[in-house]
Amino acid sequence: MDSIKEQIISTLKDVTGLDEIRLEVPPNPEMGDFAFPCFPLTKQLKKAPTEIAKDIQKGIKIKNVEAKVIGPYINFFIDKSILAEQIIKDIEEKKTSFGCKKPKGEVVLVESPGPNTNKPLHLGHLRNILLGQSIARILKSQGKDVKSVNVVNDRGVHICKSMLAYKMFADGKTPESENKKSDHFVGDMYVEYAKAEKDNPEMGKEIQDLLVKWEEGDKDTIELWKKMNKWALDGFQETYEKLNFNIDKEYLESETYKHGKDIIEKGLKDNLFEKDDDGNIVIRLKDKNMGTKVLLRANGTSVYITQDIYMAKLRYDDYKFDEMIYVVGNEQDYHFKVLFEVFEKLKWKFAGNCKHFSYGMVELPEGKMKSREGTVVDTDNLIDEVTGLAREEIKKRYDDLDFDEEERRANAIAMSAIRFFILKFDPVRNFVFNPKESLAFEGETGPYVQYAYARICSIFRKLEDSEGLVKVEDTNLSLLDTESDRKLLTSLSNYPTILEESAKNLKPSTLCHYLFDLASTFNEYYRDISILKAETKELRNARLALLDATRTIIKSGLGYLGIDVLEQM
RNA sequence: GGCCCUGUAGCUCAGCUUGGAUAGAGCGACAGCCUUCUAUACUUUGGAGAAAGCUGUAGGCCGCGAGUUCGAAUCUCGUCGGGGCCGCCA
Repeated sequence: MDSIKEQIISTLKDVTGLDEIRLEVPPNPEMGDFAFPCFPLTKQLKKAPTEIAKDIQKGIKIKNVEAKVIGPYINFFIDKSILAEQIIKDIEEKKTSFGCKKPKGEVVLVESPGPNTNKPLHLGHLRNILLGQSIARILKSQGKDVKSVNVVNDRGVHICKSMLAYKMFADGKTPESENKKSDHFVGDMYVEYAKAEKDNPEMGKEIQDLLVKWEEGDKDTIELWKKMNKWALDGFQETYEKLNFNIDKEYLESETYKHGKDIIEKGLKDNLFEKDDDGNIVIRLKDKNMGTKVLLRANGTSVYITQDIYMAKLRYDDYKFDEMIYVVGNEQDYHFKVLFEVFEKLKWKFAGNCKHFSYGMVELPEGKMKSREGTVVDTDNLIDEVTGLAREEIKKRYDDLDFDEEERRANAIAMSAIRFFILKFDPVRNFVFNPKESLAFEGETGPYVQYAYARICSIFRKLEDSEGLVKVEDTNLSLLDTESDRKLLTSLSNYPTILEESAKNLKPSTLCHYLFDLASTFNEYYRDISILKAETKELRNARLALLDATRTIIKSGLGYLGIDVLEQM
């Protein structure tokens, strides 16, 4: 396919004398595979674009390609059998790694999701995890060596709140005694605190005292902190496992929060930073419209960005990464702009290779989620709820499935619905999570794409005389010459480009939309073309080869989104 | 006050990086299709009826106003609406 495209381009270069040719894909398949618009030539040739098109067309002769003039465009039609031949064989050979690039040894770190250990993971974290996880997979397909890192905010005021509430109200209860998932238990304490503080504002003072005790290493306080942190982290781990999320390395804030001072102080000596009137060390970025930001307090204690500066260096020492991607919500846009400016000032090697993968907030129909008030959609509950709905759907269709199989399917379908729903939005957008409307299994959803896969599998199951099947290289793929065939083939051939774009723009949503489109193209094919009842066995085999390639791509694409396929739904 | 994101069908969103041929989906509404490779299934030729399926119809000054261009949803400037950020909080 590419080689033919390149032939077209080089021929056009010769004929037009232009250095660069940009081919377009026509709006509908009847107009060919590629098109060359003649508008840009009107000025220099002083002729109407339709005239120019006719002149150029005369000079074009490419094997297996027909050039037609349609108005101001030259449209190229690639011989269908060539198209089918190239794509299907390529997919057959590479399987789900079709579209992947060779590893180049470039190391990319993806940081996600950075939880606080005072409450369970909510919908915002879920979006973070799913985005981070799928972009990591997509980048791997482009040959990057991706490592997943996490930073755990396991110290500070927020943790002390859960701790204080535990001391005051828990009365010896534990997650085990209450039969509660351990991170939820900790989260409940946090909500308890917020409730209590409303009536007793003086509790704020106690929090500060507790924080000081913690920093001084008070034995009881540290013990409680360790206990509650473990509850939180164990709970997170359980959720990560449900999401099939593996972290290569976790950095704990409690171990790093005191570092970074020396870097800032050295920067001050080197005149990269300066002192403000109060004695704080700051970076001034007025020239970049970013104002002034404190990097180290006058009393020598660190602020959040101090830790982030240190953390970056630590990670660079650990991984010597070529690129670092921070998956963090868009409320931190400013923070990261400043952070990267600091890297530049320090002239760190990786300064230009850090990206903030910024994403929008998830809101509820009633407004923003607030964990203090308990108005959050919890990740674990959401997964359970959707799995329940999926189970109902399965029960409607089958009443004789054994329990394990039913669970396996319900789980795969539920996760596909959740993942696809969250990932199909452009990451920069905020979206409103409306439970009733969001958890559908029809339309532009994960299950719709899964269903296309299952339908193809069903055809192969019904194939009784499989001995009539031949290997792809012995299949006469030139028989795939209908409009339906072409549409499906074109869609398949676009897959590598989609992966590339998805990776370049950090947009799993591009892949979602493509997969929906591919599944929909297949469903049209399924309606219009009968496969098992094809006129000849040869034709049947060719169509089967096409569908096999289609299901391979669906499986591959869903894989990057973290969605499992099912042979039967 | 400064900065960032965003405004496309009743609702939810693609498309904008790289300007081009009638602006695309999903949901919802209305009208249909098919029984095949999918669940159930009564009956007299026939009919009923089923989809994580398909088709059609209605629905758009692409927020508004200028500019650049042969050509703007796409680029530039302005303007209005929505969200966010600019703490010695993390």
